[in-house]
Amino acid sequence: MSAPPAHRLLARLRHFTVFSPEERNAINSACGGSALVARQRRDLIREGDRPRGVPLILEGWAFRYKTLEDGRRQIIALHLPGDLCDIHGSILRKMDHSIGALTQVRYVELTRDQIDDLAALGPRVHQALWWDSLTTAAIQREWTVNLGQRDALERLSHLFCELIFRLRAVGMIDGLRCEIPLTQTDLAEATGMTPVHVNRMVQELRSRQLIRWKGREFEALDLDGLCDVAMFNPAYLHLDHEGRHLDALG
Amino acid sequence: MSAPPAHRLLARLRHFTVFSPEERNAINSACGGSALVARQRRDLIREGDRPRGVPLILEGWAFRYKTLEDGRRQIIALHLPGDLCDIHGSILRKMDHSIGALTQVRYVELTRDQIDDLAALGPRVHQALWWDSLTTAAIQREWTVNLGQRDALERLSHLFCELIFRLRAVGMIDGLRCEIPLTQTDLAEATGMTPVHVNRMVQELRSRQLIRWKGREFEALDLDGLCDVAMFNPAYLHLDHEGRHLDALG
DNA sequence: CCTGCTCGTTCACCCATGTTAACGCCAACC
DNA sequence: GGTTGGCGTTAACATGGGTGAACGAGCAGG
Repeated sequence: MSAPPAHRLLARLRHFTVFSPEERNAINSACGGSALVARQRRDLIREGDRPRGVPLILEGWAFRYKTLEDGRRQIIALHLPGDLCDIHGSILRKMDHSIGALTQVRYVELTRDQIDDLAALGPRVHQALWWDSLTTAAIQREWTVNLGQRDALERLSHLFCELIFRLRAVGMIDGLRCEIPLTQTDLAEATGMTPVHVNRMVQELRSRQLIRWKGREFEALDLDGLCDVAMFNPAYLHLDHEGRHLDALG
Repeated sequence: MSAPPAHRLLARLRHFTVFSPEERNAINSACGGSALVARQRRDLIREGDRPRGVPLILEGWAFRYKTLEDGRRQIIALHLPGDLCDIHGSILRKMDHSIGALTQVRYVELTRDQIDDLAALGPRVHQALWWDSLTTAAIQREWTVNLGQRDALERLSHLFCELIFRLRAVGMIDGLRCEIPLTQTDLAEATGMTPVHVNRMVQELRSRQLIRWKGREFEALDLDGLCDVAMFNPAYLHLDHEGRHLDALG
């Protein structure tokens, strides 16, 4: 509760660079505005809206999605605590997709000026913000690969692997256990399959002793095995720091 | 041949803002370095490389792709003349994917300093560069939707529609005719299907009198019809200027 | 003129995944 | 304590798209 507002964000950025205490303070105070709350399954921003500030997720999970005329819906991205949704998105005049709350979400909306002020703190912060949007783009590319080339079991495993690594980067995993507040229908919309087939694949991963999953409690029983099934290579997350993996940073 | 180097880039940016002659000149001279050439089907940059400058495509088509361990390959994005590949990508330490030349490609590599100098010209140029990377990200999201939700015929039609709009934005279309230097195998790798099935879908579009395509010569015989099949909505390209469509700009 | 290559085309077959529909569990609520 | 609704689960069946293989057109090179 009393964690500084940019706690998760800083945890993530730490994988790119090391900030001075002043920089950390500045980032924290920029993010210290009054938090907004989106109720579960409500939208933060809807397609067609004029973008306002940049949402920074403090607590809860959000997701971007796009709906086709005939109702089919694709989840385009998942956002965990510490994620900035679309820095500089306000340059575009209209949202071309929506952002919704998967769980209840606490967030702040950074203004364009706040972002600019942060960037003006110096090259380290400036680059860290760029790093943030570049890694977001890299994740989007990987989702493209996932949907285009992997089969159902691989796609699902890959998504689980990505979530594990991303949750670890913001300190939200306990060993190989974490909370995954997604329904199988959500997974279906994210991986381009039907809920029925997601269920089949979940069963398959369970029977191979790769995962345990009940309610929101998720555990990777064999992360290496899961990565193998998914052909998961975490390089695209760009979480290693100058070649050393973060673990080495203590 | 004697077109200014940033000709296509400026044509595209014009959809976002109107530059002063000074700004245009500055952009042109930044892009006026000696051009590099990549032979057809060679890579400009390979996965694992340290990013160098930002490639700006002057002539020819390039593509980003990623290969899985077992050889499956996904084309992640297509780049036409006037496209900047990955502004600020050099912040990341390693490329997580490759960029290859579909045709012979003439390009320049802008350095980080050149980009920074451009951005320092003023808010209009600065924002235009952001607009560029935001629309690139929007295209990537739409590809995610395409692969996740649309069936084979829709996917292929959607890609054709996108290419038509993007080629139009850089003045590379003559009515509804253009050059598409993609093989059916390329299309297969971009749309996540097999070459055989691409062929079936191409036949289908031909028999519905929606397209004509022979060699590199492509023509949309009925663009509205093609958009309908694809459920194509060009909003994500963000090519309209303050609400007016560019056509109104003359 | 033959050779070899790439690319488009077609066919027969089969499997991964979609579809539709039930059913059961559990928690929220009256 | 019954009712409702969301979610996971299962089953039977249908189909879109993958697979593997063959063939031909066009073109570059010797």
